[in-house]
Amino acid sequence: MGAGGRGGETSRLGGLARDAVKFLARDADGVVAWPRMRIIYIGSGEIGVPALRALLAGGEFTVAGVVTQPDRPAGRRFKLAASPVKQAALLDRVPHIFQPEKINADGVLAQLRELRPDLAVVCAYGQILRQPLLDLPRLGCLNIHASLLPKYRGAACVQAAVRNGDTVSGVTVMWMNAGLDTGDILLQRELAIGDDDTAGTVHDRLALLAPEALLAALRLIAGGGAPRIPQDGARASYAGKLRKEDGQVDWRRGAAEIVNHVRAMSPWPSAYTWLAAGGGRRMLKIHAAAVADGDGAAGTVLRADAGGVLVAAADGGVLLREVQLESRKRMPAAEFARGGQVRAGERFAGVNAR
RNA sequence: CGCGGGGUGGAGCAGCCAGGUAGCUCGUCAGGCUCAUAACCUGAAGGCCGCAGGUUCAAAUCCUGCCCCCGCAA
Repeated sequence: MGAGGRGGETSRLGGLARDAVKFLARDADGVVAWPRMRIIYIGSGEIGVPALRALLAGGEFTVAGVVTQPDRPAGRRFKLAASPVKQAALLDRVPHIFQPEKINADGVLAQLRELRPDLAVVCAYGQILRQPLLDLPRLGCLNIHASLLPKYRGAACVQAAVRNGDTVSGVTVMWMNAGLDTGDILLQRELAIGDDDTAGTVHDRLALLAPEALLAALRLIAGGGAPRIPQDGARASYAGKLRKEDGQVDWRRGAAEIVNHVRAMSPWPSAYTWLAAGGGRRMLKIHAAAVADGDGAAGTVLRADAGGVLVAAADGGVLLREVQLESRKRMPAAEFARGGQVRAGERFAGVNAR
C-alpha cells in the first residue's frame, strides 16, 4: 500500500489499472484482442457470487450493471437484508445496482438498455426473464445452471442430484430462451459427488466451479466460436422449488433413500420427523444420518444411546448422527439421547401419521 | 415493535402452570466385577438454577427489565 497512493485519492490500484484498459482487453502477450464486452449480471443467490466476482476481478469484461432481488425482511428480527449478490456488488463498487420488483417492467428494460449491454449473465436470480428482456442484450443472455442439463431443470437442481444419489453433478452455461432452463447448451463442467456430500457442500463447490465455466464461455463468445447445442428434451427432468414440508422423512422408504434425503435437505429445508411429546408432538430435525443394520416397523426407534439414535426404515436402519429438537441447538445424536427425550421402542411419525 | 421456543453441576434434560430438601441420563475421579463391551456394581467431587430488580415468612418456580441462543419466514 502506502507508496503509490499519493495521487490516487480513494481509487484503488486495481481500479486504476482497469481504467487504463477500459474498452479493450488484452491476451497474455498484451495484444489487443477484442473490444471489451459489456455485461449485465442478473442474480441473487450465493451460488452466483464467485462468478460475479470473477467478472469483476478479471478486468477482461466490463460489468455494466447488476440486477438482483429487492432487499427482503430476513433473520430473527425480520430486518431488511441485501442478497449475497448485492453485497458482493457493493463491495466492488459496481456503479449500477438495480433491485426491481418486476424485472420485465418497461421502465426497467429502458434503464437496462441505457447500459448498452452486449450480454447478460443470469444465475439464481429468482424471477423469470421474458422475451423482450432476453432480446435486449446485443448477443443474448447466458444462464449458469447448477446441474448437467437437460437433467434437473428448475430451482432445486442441486438437491435433486443428491437426493437421487448421483455421483456426478456440474454446471451448465446455456443460451437462455423463454422456457425454464430449456436453452441451448454452450458448455458444461462436471463435478464428483461423494457419499458424505450434502446439498450444501455440493452447492458450494458448484459455486466455485462456475467462474471458470463462465469465463470460458465468454471467451468462446468473444472469439466467435461459441456453440449452441440443443438439449435432448427426451432426457430432461425437472426439480421444482422445495418447500419446508418437503423435508419430512418418510420412514417407509429404504434406508439408503432416507439417508440421501437427509443429505439433500441439508442445510435447507432440513430433513425432519415428529417426536411424540406429552399430548402433542415436537419437530426433530435430522442433519446427518447413515445407513446401518436394523430391523423393525418403519419409524421405530431401535436404540438411543451413546452410539446415536437408530431408527428402522423399510429395509435396514438409519443411524441418526446429528439432530436438533425444536428450540434447541443442533447436537450429536448421542448427546441428544442422553436427554431422555427419545427412547427405544418409541415411534416417529411417518408421512401419514399425526 | 413480525410470531413462537429456550438458558438448571463438564454434556444432554426434568422440575416452573397449582412457590417450601437440587432430580434424571451421561461424563469425570476413586474402587470393584467380567474372556469381553456403546456392559454392570459401589462410592465421591462438582450447581450464586443467564443477569438485575420486585412480590413473599419463603423464589429455579410468580411479576418487570436486560443479555445470549434456537426455530418460523426466505
